[in-house]
Amino acid sequence: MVPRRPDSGTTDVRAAILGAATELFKERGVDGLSMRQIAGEIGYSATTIYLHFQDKDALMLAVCGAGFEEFGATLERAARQATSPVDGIRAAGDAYVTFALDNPMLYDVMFIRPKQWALPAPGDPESFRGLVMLVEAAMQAGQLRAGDPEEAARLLWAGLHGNVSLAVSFRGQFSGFEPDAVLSRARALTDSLLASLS
Amino acid sequence: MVPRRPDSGTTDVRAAILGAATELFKERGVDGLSMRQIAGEIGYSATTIYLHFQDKDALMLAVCGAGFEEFGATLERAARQATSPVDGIRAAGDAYVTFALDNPMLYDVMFIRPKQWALPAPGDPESFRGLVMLVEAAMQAGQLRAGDPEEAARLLWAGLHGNVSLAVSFRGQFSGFEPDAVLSRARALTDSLLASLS
DNA sequence: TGACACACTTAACGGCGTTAAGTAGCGTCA
DNA sequence: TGACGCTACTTAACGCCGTTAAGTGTGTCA
Repeated sequence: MVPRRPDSGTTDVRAAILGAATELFKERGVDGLSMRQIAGEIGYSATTIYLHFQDKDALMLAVCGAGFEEFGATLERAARQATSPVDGIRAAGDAYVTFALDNPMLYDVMFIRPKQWALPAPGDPESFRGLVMLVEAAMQAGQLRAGDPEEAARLLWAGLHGNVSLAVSFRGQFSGFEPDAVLSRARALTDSLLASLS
Repeated sequence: MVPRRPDSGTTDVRAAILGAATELFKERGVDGLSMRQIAGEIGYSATTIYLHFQDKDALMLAVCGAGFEEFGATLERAARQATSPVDGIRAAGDAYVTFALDNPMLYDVMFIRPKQWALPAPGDPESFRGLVMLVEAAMQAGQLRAGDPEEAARLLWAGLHGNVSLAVSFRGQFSGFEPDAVLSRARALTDSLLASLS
């Protein structure tokens, strides 16, 4: 009852590994999946993976890399489509929450239990720079009171992250953290902070 | 060079295990410590632990139990010593942040990657009830606008948790999350939320 | 003296990530 | 044709992990 290998010809084993690993990652997260499981899923032995990836970290980075970039791009797009810096902050906040709730395992490795291998990704410091720049723009446009844009960005980020991370970490175990509730709470938090920063 | 056992007489092996486990837990966290390490630390074999604790989860609960209770008691004390419900919210918030930063591994198992075994502890839903009651009191005293006290409590909690959990998860890797900065940011967040709730 | 219980040990199981060594099949070239 | 070597894969193994089963030595009590 061993699963068959994807039909051959120009079979790309690397792609098969990535596919199986991605599926398992989305279901179980980085600590809930093993090299032997991934390999078994596509009918290879675990050591075959090491012919294509240096180690589990490298494989996980390959699995998450596209997601990291998509995350950054989603935030950027949301901010760019807005009609003012403060609107951009709100739009990016919405996108942040939505993306995190849609990709909980990805959010987990980026921000909840950040992994070494996930740090070179655009998820972490780079997206934060984007938020800082939005805040700076809002200050220059007079929409927010002049002040330390980094600190203001940290306030906004902390608000979003707290809300989202509780939702992700306690999925289904804690009432009041259903996706809709989380999104509207994030908006309330952001509004409150923007009000006190303006 | 095997470590000596604690001197005998009425040696309490259980206490020795708990001591070693607690020390390792504080340093390395729950996933960074092994049954063999704990046992080695006090000169016993790993299986001896199973004569005193059912499994690793039970041992970890025993290690953290006192901390869970201390956490709840600290919040309660802070709130009780305040002179008004809103002051109580602020004081409990300060206590929450300080306790979390002082006990990062404990905070980790309670709220960042909540473990099954940590749920029966007072850390999680019970402390939240306390916050809800504070908010209710503040609403009845007219310090906060009437509304859903649970949702207001979730807002406040999310703000605190976001700030604290980023500090704990990214310890030293991210600037702006030094203890002092985290505490003052938590106050700013709480103030902002209280303002928008009043 | 012998039976039993207690406190502890070693050996082992199946899992993990990872490395070393082996093997089957193929293309090439004498 | 047959020996070589390369490629792609395998099995075996290492040292970890949590956990269980079985063995061992010592003290007590009849």
